[in-house]
Amino acid sequence: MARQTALVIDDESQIRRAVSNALADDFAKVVEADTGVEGLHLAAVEKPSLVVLDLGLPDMTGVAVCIEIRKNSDAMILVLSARHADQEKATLLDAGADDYVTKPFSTLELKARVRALLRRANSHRAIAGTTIRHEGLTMDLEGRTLLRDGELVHLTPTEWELVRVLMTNAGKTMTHRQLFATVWPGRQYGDAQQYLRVHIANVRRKIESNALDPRYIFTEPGVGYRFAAPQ
Amino acid sequence: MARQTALVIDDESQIRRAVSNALADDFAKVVEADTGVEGLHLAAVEKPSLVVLDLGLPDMTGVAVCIEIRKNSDAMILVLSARHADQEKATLLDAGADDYVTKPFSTLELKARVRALLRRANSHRAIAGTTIRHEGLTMDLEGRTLLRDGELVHLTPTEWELVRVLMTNAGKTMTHRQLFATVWPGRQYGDAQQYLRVHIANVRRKIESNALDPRYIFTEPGVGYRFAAPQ
DNA sequence: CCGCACTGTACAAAGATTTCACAAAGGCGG
DNA sequence: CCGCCTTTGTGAAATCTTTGTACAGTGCGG
Repeated sequence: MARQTALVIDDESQIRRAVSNALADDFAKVVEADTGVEGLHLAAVEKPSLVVLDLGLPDMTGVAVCIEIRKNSDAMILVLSARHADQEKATLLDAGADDYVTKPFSTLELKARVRALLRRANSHRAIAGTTIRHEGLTMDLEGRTLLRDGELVHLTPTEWELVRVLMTNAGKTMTHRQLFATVWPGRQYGDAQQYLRVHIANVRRKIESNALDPRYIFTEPGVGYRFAAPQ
Repeated sequence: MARQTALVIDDESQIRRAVSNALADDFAKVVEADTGVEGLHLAAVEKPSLVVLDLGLPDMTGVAVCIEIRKNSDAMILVLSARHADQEKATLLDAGADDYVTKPFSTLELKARVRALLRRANSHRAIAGTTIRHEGLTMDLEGRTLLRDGELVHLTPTEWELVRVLMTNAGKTMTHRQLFATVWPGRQYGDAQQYLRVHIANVRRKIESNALDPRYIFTEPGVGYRFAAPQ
């Protein structure tokens, strides 16, 4: 795997150093910023493939930083936060963050999360445009077919869109809002969860052998759904 | 595999060189263009079998270049883009592009994609001109005949086109739009489904023994039709 | 004029989505 | 630990959309 740059944005020098240290093994270069503004500047200049962003910066909200970075970069964004309010988590993911770690965290956990993130970033690129596979499930995006253990599974248009979004973002939690926006484009958010719940249930009935112990589609309470799993 | 020519269209000399380099192994000749206009000229003169096209050229949109190239060439077109908006991707594929790689990409990935593309181009060509078989159905593309369990089945021109498209893409769901576009080229999409329904019904009457439990042509409600199963 | 293929209409059947009602699970304060 | 409250899962009815099919009209070449 090519050696890359990482960017750490945090106003506490102690945490900054700890994170940089943890990343040193996996990145050729780690740059640090202690404000949101400087972070955005470095993101533009250094073209990092990973950004570790602490919430509670003095000059900008975490959401604002995420949105700005996303405007001209598809770096993976990992958010650090003290609180673990579900509401906030969903908001950050909506703003373009890729994963979320609550403080306090161990160096080992951080490293594991980062590696999972990079693995995903790479496989995502390699896969785009053909077929996606996970355990017994094979999705052919071109042919619009889904095989479960070699058997063809029939999906309705809505179900197909749902599974497509979840599988193309395998491992990443998609918020209710994100799922709703791609499956019902140009529709008011309203009772999104109503719809999602019933369609997810229908999909699970078709692809999960045991709905109580799902192998593929996991629920992230208060946030959304995730296809397959790290951890 | 025959040695062929490739064309790289990109306004950044750095990327142009990187791509040319990656292609050098698989092509006898690689030519470069730094504008859309020059690219079209070279596409006409050099008759490349592969075109690598970067979006964001100074003089023309990517879509326009695709469409122009398609007018008098069946080269494989691979598009490079920084963004990875699905909307854009779909537009490009509609315009005649064959695959889509988002920047940044590795040389290895590019090579892999190019080879996959050429494999596809060749197998496609290898199929054209022979016969396609599935269970009791045999389609002779050259002789324009269809045999069902050894019996000759008569198809009208429209029906023939429909079956041809479905069989040459066996296992893949063809959308109403795709079918309509190949069977009624240069026609408004309008009431496509009306016509398709009628003609599909006519074809089924001729080749299916039981229309309620089809062996060959399957309906994907809300999407299109599929000939047989994948694999 | 006749036969053939395509175009267009109508309607019943099948399928998909939305909506509703309620059960199950999980968090939280007491 | 218990009950309350919010979120999630599930089954089924109601509604809307798409599909299959019969059939009549249109145009064209012989």
